[in-house]
Amino acid sequence: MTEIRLTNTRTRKKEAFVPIDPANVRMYLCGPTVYDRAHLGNARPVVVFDVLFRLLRHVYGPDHVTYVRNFTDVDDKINATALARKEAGAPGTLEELIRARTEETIGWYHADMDALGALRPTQEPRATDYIGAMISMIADLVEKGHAYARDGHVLFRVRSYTEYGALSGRSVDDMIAGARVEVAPFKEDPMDFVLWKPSDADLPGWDSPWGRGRPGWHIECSAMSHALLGASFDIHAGGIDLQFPHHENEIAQSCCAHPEGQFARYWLHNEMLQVEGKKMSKSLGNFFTVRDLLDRGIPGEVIRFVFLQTHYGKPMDWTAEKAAQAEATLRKWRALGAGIDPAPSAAPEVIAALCDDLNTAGAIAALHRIADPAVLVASARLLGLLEAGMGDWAAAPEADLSDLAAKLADLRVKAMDTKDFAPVDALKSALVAAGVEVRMSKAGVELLPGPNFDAAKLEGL
RNA sequence: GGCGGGUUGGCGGAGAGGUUACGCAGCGGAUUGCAAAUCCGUGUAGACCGGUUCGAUUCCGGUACCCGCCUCCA
Repeated sequence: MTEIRLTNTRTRKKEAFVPIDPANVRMYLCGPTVYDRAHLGNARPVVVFDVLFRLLRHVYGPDHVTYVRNFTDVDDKINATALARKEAGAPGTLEELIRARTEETIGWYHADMDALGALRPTQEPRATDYIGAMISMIADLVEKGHAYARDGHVLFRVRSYTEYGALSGRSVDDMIAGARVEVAPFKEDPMDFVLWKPSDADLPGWDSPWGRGRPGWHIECSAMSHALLGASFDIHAGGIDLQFPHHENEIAQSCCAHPEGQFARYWLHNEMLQVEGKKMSKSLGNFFTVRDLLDRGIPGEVIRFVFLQTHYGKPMDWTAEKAAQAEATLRKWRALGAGIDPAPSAAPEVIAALCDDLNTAGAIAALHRIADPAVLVASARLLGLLEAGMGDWAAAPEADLSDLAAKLADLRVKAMDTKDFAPVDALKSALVAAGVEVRMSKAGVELLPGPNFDAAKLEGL
């Protein structure tokens, strides 16, 4: 059995990956809050852990991996959008408008992530479908003394979980010293976080033992991962910015509610995507969406390639230059592999690189060294590149240039005699300006439409 | 203030305690009427200062700078 090694944030070490049950390897990735188009930063964990999903399927078999990625469809930004639509006169109840907004956003998300070549997870639970499970879990935490109700809120009692802070390497006292926590009168301790909060008439809400309200953000991942993957599962992944407080809180909730389980055994965190050296973030306002790039003509496969050129554990700067280089490389490889059946298996160097903590940059380096196109295609596909369904963008434009080729050849033959090459060069320049690649050799003239081919510029030649 | 990550040749970016990373660009050559494409060849890299070692860019310690988390965020 191929050994996969992964950097486990929980232990801060690169460890051999040993699944609880090789017949059902289980992975959970924190998914998007569906209030708007996914920005480019949202796409990094999707692509990175898609490669992990593919690798796990390769090693354990396609039917032996369960990959869960949630949709957070309870969120104040969604509520705000729906409320704004309602106030603008949109028909339907607030709940219906919220549903419509999240349905719309999920559709966008799927389209955008599909364009990046990400496989759909095995399951994509929506938070609103698990409210009952969350309420039960919260009630259980209250029962066990790990949570308390105050004024319609339910709060997790951080001091009741001695391991709190282990994942992110901080202590409760240090964090309080940092004094960046929301102080609220109903909290026993400033670090306590919300499991349930009351909803007024303008907000979506569900009936609960604590009145009509809605869940806090962290509880959904604990409830859904437990429902779909059990009290112990293999991998929990997400962006490094979720390490604290989101994942810390998930661990606290899950381990206190299900002390019989271990929750997630391997924690994987990807570093942030940057743009011009800064993190892409909503508060900085420097973010753009995946759709923005796709609309600008940058193929999803190119975005994917750029992502995978940097190890997931390092910050990655998005630049136009990288995209251009990636596009050139992919064009070359696609031309090389056109019409070729992939080899039965990927190159061992590529598999070895991926098994070494998902070294996608190393894997791409190995791809450059593969001489056999069939092996190249098979190996690239393990990374989700050179897939059959993604390559239309790289196909040469259809054009019949045989008349022009004949004309150029004729001019050239004449020029050989007269030694006046000006007419040949004039036609050649015009062709190049129209995006045609001109190849002249002793054997003859060949014209190939290139990436920037523009048939309109050929008129009159 | 607390916690964490980073710093490699013109650019991007890996691995390995001692031998060419790789890609792109550049340069030289083959080829071409000239080019393009292709092929061949080509790099004075490892932030700084110490330490361990026969030997460190690779391990350890410190310094500087950059970045992230601690607040919605992937």
